[in-house]
Amino acid sequence: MNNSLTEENYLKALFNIANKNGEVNVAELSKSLDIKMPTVTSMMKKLAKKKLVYYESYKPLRLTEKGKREAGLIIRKHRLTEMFLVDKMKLGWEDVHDIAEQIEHIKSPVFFEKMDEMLDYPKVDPHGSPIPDIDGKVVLKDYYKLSDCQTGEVVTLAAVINASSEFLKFLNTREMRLGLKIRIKEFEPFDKSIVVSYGKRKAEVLSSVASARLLVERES
Amino acid sequence: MNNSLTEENYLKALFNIANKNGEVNVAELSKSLDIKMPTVTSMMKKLAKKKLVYYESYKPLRLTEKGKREAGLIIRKHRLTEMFLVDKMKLGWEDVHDIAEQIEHIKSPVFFEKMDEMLDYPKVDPHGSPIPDIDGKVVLKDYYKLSDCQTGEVVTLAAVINASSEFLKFLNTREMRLGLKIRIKEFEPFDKSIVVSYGKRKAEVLSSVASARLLVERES
DNA sequence: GTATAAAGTTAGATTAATCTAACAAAATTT
DNA sequence: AAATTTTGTTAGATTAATCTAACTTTATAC
Repeated sequence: MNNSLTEENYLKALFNIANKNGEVNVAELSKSLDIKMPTVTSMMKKLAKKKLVYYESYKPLRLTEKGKREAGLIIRKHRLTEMFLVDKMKLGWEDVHDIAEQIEHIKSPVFFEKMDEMLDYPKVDPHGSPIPDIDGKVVLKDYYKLSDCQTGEVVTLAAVINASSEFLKFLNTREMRLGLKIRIKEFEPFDKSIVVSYGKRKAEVLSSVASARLLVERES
Repeated sequence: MNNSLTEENYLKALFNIANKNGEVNVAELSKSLDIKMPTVTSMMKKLAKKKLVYYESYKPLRLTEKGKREAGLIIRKHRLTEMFLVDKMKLGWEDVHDIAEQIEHIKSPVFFEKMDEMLDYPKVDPHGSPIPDIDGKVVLKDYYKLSDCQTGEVVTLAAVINASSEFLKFLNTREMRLGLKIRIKEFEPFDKSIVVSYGKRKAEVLSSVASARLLVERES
């Protein structure tokens, strides 16, 4: 639990990329961090010595339990910070990522405990991503992609996948926020775009690219 | 204005040590940063290339105007952060230095502007040190050391010199805070200790070591 | 005013994190 | 299954920031 800023960034990336089986390629990591493959390989050997990742030549990378915990705690700090910046400091949800990216490396348990307390122990960040608990564990909710829902369904916007600043600004101009109730009015088979209504907007068109990045909760 | 974390720490130390004439020795800097002299020398050459310090072999070090500005802006971020941590996050004035030491390096103008706004543009930090303005300029008030005041005087506690956690805890247990009105009741020539009264405390003894670290405002 | 001490510099080594070039293994294509 | 592409590794160089050892300059003491 005393890793360099650089090591923390590798852990975080491993945690974030880890798909289904939790396996990650050197190439993926390299691309995601914008660091050349040989550098990634040598860092993996280093993290393996610290028992944070399992590393074997030519095999996929995997975080150890220790690695998962430490990565989870960094992401916890990142997401708590994003929530703090939006809720307490009134920054836009499209502006908080880069700041949180820096503050997540602050070493000070009290500081983040205080944040957590002031926010009344939030479970998700401003983009709907779950905040790992104090042991670094994440509970994943089973949301659906809006693009996978059926015509006629009424759903609630719960999270944004790959919440880039550009996409969030796109949502802002359409007055879309988390918690919003959305009715699916039409589905266009040709390009898989959909027409939805919500709030005062009666017929908003969303491309498949956009709707595949919106996660929703179906009516209970 | 794009310096490494390390460079920022040198600039800050130079700014803080700079006494009367603004000159600083390599030895002082070395001691203050706990970095050996040869390392300091080579960093000074580097900062000189960046036009942040004037450097000539065997001569005292001096910040350039550019160096002063950039150092002032880092200290501005440090002190704004301390104020934010105390005022908005309810941390004790003895606990904020180490956190601010990390947050001062965050690159995000908006973040600090927001802090400044939320705090209603404070002029001093929780220890009474002035917060440099947006151009990195500091206005020094002419405070007096409590140890230099006369018996009978009534003064207001305005700032703490060298606000270490230990000293601040010492003040906490004696219920001393900034803004406190203090009457000097006695002066002991032998050890230069003084007896003061304030609030409900009628006769508190302060050693010369303590009273020399308290800065006060005299009655106007 | 010489001797000693303190302050400062130079030279060269070390560590962390990165890179490029060249090679090796695994996966994919034909 | 051989050829090609993609993926991964090794070897060696580079940069920033640090160190120690040895030397030089400036300041202080007697």
